[in-house]
Amino acid sequence: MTSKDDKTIRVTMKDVARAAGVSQSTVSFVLSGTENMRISAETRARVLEAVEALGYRSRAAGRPTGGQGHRVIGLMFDEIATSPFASISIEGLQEEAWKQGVIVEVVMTGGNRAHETAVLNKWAADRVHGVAYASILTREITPPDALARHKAVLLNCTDSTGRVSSIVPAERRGAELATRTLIEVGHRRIAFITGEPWMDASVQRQEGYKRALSVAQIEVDPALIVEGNFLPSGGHAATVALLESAQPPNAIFCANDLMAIGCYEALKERGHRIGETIGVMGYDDQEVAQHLSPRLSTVLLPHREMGQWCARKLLDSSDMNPEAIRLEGPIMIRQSHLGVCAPETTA
Amino acid sequence: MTSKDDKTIRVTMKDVARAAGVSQSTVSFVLSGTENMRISAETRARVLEAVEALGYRSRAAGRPTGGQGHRVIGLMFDEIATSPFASISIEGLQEEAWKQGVIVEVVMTGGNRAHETAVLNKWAADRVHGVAYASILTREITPPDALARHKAVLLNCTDSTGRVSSIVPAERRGAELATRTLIEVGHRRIAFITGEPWMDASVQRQEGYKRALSVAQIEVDPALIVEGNFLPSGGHAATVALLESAQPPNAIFCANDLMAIGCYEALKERGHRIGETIGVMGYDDQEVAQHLSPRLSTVLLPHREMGQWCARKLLDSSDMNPEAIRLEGPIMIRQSHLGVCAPETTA
DNA sequence: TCAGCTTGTTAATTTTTATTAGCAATAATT
DNA sequence: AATTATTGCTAATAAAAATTAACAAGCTGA
Repeated sequence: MTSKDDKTIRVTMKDVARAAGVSQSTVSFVLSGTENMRISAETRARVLEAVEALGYRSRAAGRPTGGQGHRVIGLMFDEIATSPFASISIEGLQEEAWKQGVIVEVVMTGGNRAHETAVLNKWAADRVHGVAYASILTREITPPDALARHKAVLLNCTDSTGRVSSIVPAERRGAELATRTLIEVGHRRIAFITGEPWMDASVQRQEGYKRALSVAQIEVDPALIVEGNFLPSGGHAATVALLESAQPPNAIFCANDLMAIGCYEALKERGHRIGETIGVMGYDDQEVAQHLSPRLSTVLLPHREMGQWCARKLLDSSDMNPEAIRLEGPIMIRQSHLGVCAPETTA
Repeated sequence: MTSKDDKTIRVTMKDVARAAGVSQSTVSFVLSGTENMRISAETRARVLEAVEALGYRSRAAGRPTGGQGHRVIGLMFDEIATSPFASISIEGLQEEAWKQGVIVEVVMTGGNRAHETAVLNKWAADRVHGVAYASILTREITPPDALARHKAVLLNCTDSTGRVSSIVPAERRGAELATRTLIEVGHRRIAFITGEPWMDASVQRQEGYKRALSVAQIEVDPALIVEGNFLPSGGHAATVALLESAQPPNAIFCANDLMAIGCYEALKERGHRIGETIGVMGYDDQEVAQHLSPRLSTVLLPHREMGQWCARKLLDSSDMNPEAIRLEGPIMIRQSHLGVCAPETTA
C-alpha cells in the first residue's frame, strides 16, 4: 500500500530538462561534468537551479538500496590534511555513521576538479547514501556541479549559492567569548595578533575580538592590533613589537595556537611570567597547546561535532531543507590567560 | 588510451540472472523489493547469492559498454589519525594512484573487526583494484581474513604470517644514523630517552642507538639510558634526571619529538644553550620540530614514500611476490644537535 | 473434471540515462 | 565576403533497469 503511495512520480532528467528549457542530454552533461562537452555557465546555472527546485536526485539516492549491502557515505576533502582538523571531523562523522551500520569512504582530491568529478560520478553509480564535501580551510566555495546529484552537506565551508546545507565553526563568537574571558579575569589592555589577512578565519576572529571589547565598553586601540601570519615566527615578531610599544598590553590574544608558541618565546625572553605578569590566549586547541608551559588557554574548534552533524543530517532522510550552521566551540580554560589583575592597575 | 584497456566487463542484471538461473526481470524485482510482485524465498536467496558472487552493483542506467569506470584502491586505517603520519601516507598513496587515474578511498575502522570485514566485503563487491591496510602504530598485526580476497599490502605494519607485502620505517637504522650524526659532530657522552617500552618503535630506536655506539667503539653506559613516555612531560623528567646525575651527557637523543619539547624546557630552565652547550636530537620530524628554538634536528619518517610504494606495488600487476620493506628516512639536520665540539675535549 | 484463483516467473515493453555525432550560430581568419 | 574554427547545444541512439502484462503450474471447491 505504501508502495503505491511512494510512486510519487519520479523526477527524471527529462523533467529537469523541461524546467530548465534545455534537452535531457544537456542535463546529463552538466551533472556528469564531462570535460569535452561545452556548456555555458549560464545554462549550467539554469540546470542546477532546476535540479534543486525539482529535487532531482539521480535514482533514489539517499534511500536505502532496496537490496542488502552496507550503505555508504562519501566524504570528500579538497586538500590533504596536514593539521589534525580533518582527522577529527572524519572521526566524528565516521563514528556517528557506523552507529547506523553506514560505512564512510574518504577521498582526498587535492582540489582537482577532474578528480572530484570522477569520484562524485563513481559514487553516483554506487548509489551512495550521501556526500559530505569538506574544505581544510574554512571558506566559501562553489561546489562541483556533480555534487548536485547527491544528497550533500558541506563541512567546514559554505556554499556561495546557498543550495547545499553547511556547517562551519562560529569563529566570530568563539573569538568574542575568548576575549570576554580575558576581560573577565581583569585584563583591560588586550592585544590581538592577526593571522594571514586573506583568510576568513583571521578576519572573523578579529571581528569577534573587537565586538567583545565594544560590549565591555573598552575602546579598541589600533596600536594593540598587530599583523601576524598564523606561524610561530609571526607570533614572535608581533609580540616583540607589542612589548616595545609605548603602552604594552597586559594580555595577548593570538589568532591561532602556532603564533602563541612564538608569543611564549618572546615573552619568556623578556622575563615575563605567562599567566602571571601577562595573559595569553590562543585559538584552535592544537595538541601543542597542552604541552606549552604554562598550558595554553585556547578556543576549541568543534570539528568532531561538525562531523557528527554531517552524518546525522545525511542519514536523516526526512530532513531535506538546506540550512547553514555556525557551531560554537568551548574555551579551553587553562593557565596562560590569567595575569595581572585590573584592581592593581587601577589602584 | 589506458581507458580503452581497462574495459572492466561490467556485471549487469542479465549476468546475475544467468548465474541464478532466472530472468533479468526477476533480479530487478528482488533487488528493488517491489511489494506486489511475489518472489519465492528460495529464488530470492539464489538471486542474492549470485549478486554477491558476481559482485553486482546497480549502476546508473544506460551506460554503454564504454564503461570508463575508474579503478579504485582501498586504504584502510585501523585507528583514526591524530598524528599527521596518516595524512602524509594517504597523500603519497593518493598522488601516485591518481597519476594513473586511480581513485583512493580511505576508511577508518577504529580497529573494529566487524567494520573492517564489512568494508573489505563491500570493496570486493566493488571490484577494487587493491587494498592497503595501514596501522597508525608501527607494529606486527594479523590482518583480517577478508583481506585475503584482495591484492593487498600492509602500510606501517608487518604481517605475522608473512603472506602479505609490507612496508615500515627502518627505525633501527634511523636511530643508528641519528646517533652517528651526534657522534660525528663530536659528542661522546650521548644519552637516550626511551619511549613507552611496550612500543616496537621505542625498542628498535634504542637498539639503533646502541648499535651506533658499538660501531663507534663507545661504551654503552646504562646510566645514560632513561625511560620516557613519548610525551613532553616524560622528556622533561628524564632530562632533569640526566642533568642531575654524576656524569651528565653532552648530547641527548630523544626517542620522539614530543619528548624533545620537554627536554628543551628542562635544558633552558638550567641555563643550557641548546646546540651550543648541549646537543639534542629528536625523532619523527613532527611539525613542531621546525618551530622549536633552536630548530630541532630529527629523523624524518618516510611516510610519503611509504604511501607511494603502496600505490606502485598495488598498481604493478606484474609484481605479485610478497616482500617486506624497511624504508629509511633522512636525518633532518638543523641546529639542535650541535654542541661542545670534540676537538676541544680531545685537545 | 474443470472454472477460478493464487503463486512465481518471464517475455516484452517502457523508462531512464549516457554518449556519439553533428548542427546552427557566432567568432576568427584569410 | 568567403572560409574555417569554435562554442553551445540537441537529436538520435545505445544500453541498463523498471514495469507491465501475460502465462504456466498448482490448488480449491462444486
